[in-house]
Amino acid sequence: MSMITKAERTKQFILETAAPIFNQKGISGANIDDVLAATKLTKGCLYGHFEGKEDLALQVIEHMLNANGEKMLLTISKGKTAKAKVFAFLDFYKDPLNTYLKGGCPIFNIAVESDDNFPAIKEKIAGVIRHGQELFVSILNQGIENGEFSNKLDPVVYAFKAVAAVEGAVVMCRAMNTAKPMASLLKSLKSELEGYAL
Amino acid sequence: MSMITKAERTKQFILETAAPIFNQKGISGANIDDVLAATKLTKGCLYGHFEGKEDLALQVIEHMLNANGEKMLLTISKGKTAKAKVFAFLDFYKDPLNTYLKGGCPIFNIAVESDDNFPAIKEKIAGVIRHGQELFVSILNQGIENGEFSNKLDPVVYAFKAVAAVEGAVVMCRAMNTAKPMASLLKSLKSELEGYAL
DNA sequence: AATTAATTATACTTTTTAGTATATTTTACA
DNA sequence: TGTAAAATATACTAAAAAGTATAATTAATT
Repeated sequence: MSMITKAERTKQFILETAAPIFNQKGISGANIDDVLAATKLTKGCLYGHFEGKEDLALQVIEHMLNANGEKMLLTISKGKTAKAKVFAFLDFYKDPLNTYLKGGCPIFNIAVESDDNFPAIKEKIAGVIRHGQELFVSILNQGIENGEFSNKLDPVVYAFKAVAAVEGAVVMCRAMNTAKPMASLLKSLKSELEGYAL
Repeated sequence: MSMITKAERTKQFILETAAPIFNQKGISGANIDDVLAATKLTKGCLYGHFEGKEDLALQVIEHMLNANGEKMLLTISKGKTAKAKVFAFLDFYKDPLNTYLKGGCPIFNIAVESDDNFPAIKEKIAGVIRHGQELFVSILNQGIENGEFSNKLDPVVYAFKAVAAVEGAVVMCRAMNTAKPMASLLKSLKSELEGYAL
């Protein structure tokens, strides 16, 4: 006797199945029939769980962002030192061609599509990015406080640079179909941080 | 009596007017009616110049990429030294909220949408990125050869890092609606390069 | 200036996709 | 095992977007 109802499980299943579709095709590119084909459900069923495409898209995006955040937190939490946490984050997309969610980083994919078209989603993404930056900065600050890093390190600048570079690299690597430049970028970002080690 | 026919001018006008639409809404999101409304032309006219939406999208993208490349080259060519050229490139997107072409960097926008969906366009983008990297690397190499930079500078690594970071920053700044982090990123990337100055 | 070719405007058809209605079957679980 | 919830099948309608046909107009060439 699971506490979770069948309906809830089905809805979750739809969200999980639709996630890679929306991540790869985008909000405008994805369509209901794609989702029906992938889930092998029928319209009646899908519209029983979601009001329409807009509602589905919104909930799929929320689901992707939550899953991404959890996975990221889990990855980072495995690092014991501040440096280890940062390195764990950097390595998150070390293989940009095989992302855990097919189609690359959902944050960036959605950011690019929503910035001119879907203001509500854009706001959500902005929050996710800001929150991630705050987390990154707090990790670096802890590293400074506990003597891992020199106080010459500017956490805000490094956090932004690292995320921008890694995310940019994901897109570039995927377009060029090679993970190679990502490897040297990560090396460079790591040694840049190690330049502030005490 | 201009050497250019009316038809050619009209086609050019369509491409220029459609560019920001495709750059903002994406290939899947943009539609023919948007282009007709913006150009104030009619279907008969548009279909006289393009086979259909696919053909239009392809030519619009080609036009955007060519225009972007020319503008970039012009910007870079204004720098006399290798350092000045690199700085000029870095400053190209210093105001990510007001890009010369509405909607951000077309290379990145198209890259994100095409990587899973439009293999032909993805290939084109890959070529543009590779070509840009080669140019960047050759500028850095010249800087090393003419004694501007130490040979400890790895041109391939720096070129990739700089482009990835700037492009990633464009997306992040646009999502968060602020150009501020871009300013400190550019400062950081510039001082990183100056660390190799002789 | 007349003729022909190029271009444009109007009105239409087709296709695609979203969304609805409802009777029927299946499944969960109390 | 009975009942209510969930899912399916079938058959629609509606809306949006793409694409076509053709008449009218405009521009180029003689």
